[in-house]
Amino acid sequence: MAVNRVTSQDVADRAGVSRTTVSLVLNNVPGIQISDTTRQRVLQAAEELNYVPDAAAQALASRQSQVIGLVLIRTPDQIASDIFLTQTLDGLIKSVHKAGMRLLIDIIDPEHQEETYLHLMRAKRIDGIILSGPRSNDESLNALLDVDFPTVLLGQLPGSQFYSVDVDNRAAAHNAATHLLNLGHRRIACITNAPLSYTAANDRLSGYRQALETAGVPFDPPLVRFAEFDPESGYEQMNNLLESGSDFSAAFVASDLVAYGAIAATREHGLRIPEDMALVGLDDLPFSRFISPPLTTIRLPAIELARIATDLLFRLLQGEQPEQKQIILGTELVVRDSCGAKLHGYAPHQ
Amino acid sequence: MAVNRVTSQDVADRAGVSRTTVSLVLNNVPGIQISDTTRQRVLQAAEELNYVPDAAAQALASRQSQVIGLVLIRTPDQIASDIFLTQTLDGLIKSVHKAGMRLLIDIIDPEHQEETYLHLMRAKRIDGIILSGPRSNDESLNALLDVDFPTVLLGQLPGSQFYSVDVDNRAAAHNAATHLLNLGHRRIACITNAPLSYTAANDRLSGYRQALETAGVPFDPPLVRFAEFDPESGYEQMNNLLESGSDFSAAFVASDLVAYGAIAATREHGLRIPEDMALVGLDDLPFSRFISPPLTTIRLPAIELARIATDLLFRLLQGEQPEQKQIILGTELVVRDSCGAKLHGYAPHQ
DNA sequence: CTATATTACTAACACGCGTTACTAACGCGT
DNA sequence: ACGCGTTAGTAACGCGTGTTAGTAATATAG
Repeated sequence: MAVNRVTSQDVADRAGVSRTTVSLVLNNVPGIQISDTTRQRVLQAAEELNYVPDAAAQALASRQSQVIGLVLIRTPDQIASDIFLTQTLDGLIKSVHKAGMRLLIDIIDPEHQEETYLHLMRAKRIDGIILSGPRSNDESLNALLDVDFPTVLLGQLPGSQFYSVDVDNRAAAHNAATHLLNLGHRRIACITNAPLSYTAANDRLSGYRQALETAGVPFDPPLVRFAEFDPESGYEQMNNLLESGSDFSAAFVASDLVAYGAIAATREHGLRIPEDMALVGLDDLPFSRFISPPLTTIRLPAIELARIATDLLFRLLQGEQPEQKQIILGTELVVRDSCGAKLHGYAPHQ
Repeated sequence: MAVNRVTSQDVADRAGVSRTTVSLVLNNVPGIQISDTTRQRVLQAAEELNYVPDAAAQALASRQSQVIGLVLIRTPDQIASDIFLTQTLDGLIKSVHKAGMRLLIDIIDPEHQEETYLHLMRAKRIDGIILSGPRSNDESLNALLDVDFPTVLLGQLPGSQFYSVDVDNRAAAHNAATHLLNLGHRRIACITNAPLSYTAANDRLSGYRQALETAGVPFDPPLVRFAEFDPESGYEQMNNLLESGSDFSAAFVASDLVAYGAIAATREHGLRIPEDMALVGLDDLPFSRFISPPLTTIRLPAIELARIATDLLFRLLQGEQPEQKQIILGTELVVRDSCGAKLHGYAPHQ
């Protein structure tokens, strides 16, 4: 029973109607009158034949692919340990399913072929796009704006006309650093989550600086190091920091993943966490509460972020034009053991 | 310059040839003679107009969507912390890109709507499918076999006719348990990675049993607990185990992620790792070497797995019929600190 | 110089569906 | 009987491409 091409014509034949009628019934075209009996006959015929419309033909005729694209702009190394991605995917797929659409995923290396997503658009393979990790120096982005292609950024592009959804990175970092300041620390190092060309990294660093400033603590550039997404880089940068001879009693690490590496490095230097070195991360990855010591961090609403982005995109697809272009979600401090707050009897929660 | 539908007709007009010629040139149809000058003319026209073929029209005409589907059969809870997924994705997308194709991703809940992937197939939205986490009680799978749809399983389905790529779970677990046995442990608990309805979980448990048997150590059912993919469940099961009063000095945890939770629970019971409790995981996730203590585990070639699966699928798509239907990849013990080997001066490596 | 093969292309159909414009039948009031 | 609105349905075109069968021009063979 292999090659069993069931077309709408087959359904029409079986129901004794025209192909047009089949299309009208199955698509539930509004404002069209079809008698209930034939309607039922068509539905039953389709059911019996196990009819599934050809996606390509539908797309060609209707000019809608019913697919949205998730484009991740990452270097290959980042992707393998990007748990944030799985959370995004989780939220995304649920929303996409709810809308009866599909998700095409693509990962592109920022160094090469920056325009693959333009291809997806031009080939009309996707109806809309969710772009994660947009870079400000990516000129292909303008092409999206030019043709008014439904686009939602996951992340920010300051000053651009794109719709975007992001967390308040600055506030999150500010929160983390302030927490350490409140615990009495004055020499607080900072390890970024990524190079500063990433706006998120930049914002987090600036939130950290701002917190110091507010507290009247001088910003000391040698206490800042730049990691690159993964634990390895965190491990290196913390080693680097500890061996630099700088004096500091705490560190804000702008990514949980990077913090894992930093913790390992700190341990290897014979320092106890939090007694000798207080640490605060940022992300609240699913395992951050299980590592040792449980990591104090800032929780990002990852899944919600994806949900909101998708829902926003769907509104764009339906022709709406939401006036709020940039949506910024709040974050939340999660106090665990790595910051030492519990030792001081401060915020003895969770 | 918004709606700029560039069709092959436009290219043909500009190059002064027929649409057919354009198609022949652009698709590099073999065995067809086109003079070099017109060929260049067509290519240049296409370039100048920035022509990108309509994917839907191509798919309709050629009966190939140039898209392969990655279908993950998971419960929603699993997905958010599934780092293995990101590694899979990494390997997958690279291979897919190399073949000039795209990847459609879908996550389906094993409880509901098991047949969404059949929809993808019937709608001809995808040319082939990579199915991760196949369940033996999924009857929809037969439909794939019936129509001979290009399919590769990521995981195993014993006794089925599917092409599949998997790691040798039994051997991996055997290896892990044997390592603990060699270190002198005789009372070794086991926390599975998942319920036994998952063949991988079943295989791992049986590898563990087999290792005990080989060593002449009796299998003690009360020492076995069943986790469910995430650290939370590992935390619970280890607590459960420790509070059961059972006597054991080591545990094989059949998933690194689950092991993270188990470590936390062990710590909270005031036990030192590895001195009071030796632990070995399985997966070698990217951060397992950074947690504390660095986790001794079994490395699975995740990215390679995905690569091989994709390459196998491409061979199927090209009509080949590789005779080896089941590919099993080997694993490797990675000795770190959690097992205590280094304390004993055993395998003082890495 | 004619018959045939080769080269370089094109006309026309097919893919399966959405959709517009149109028709046939019917009811209803006058 | 006629006109008119409404209901129920259909014929036919278009979406943009791949591909087969065919043609005109040129080269080759006899």
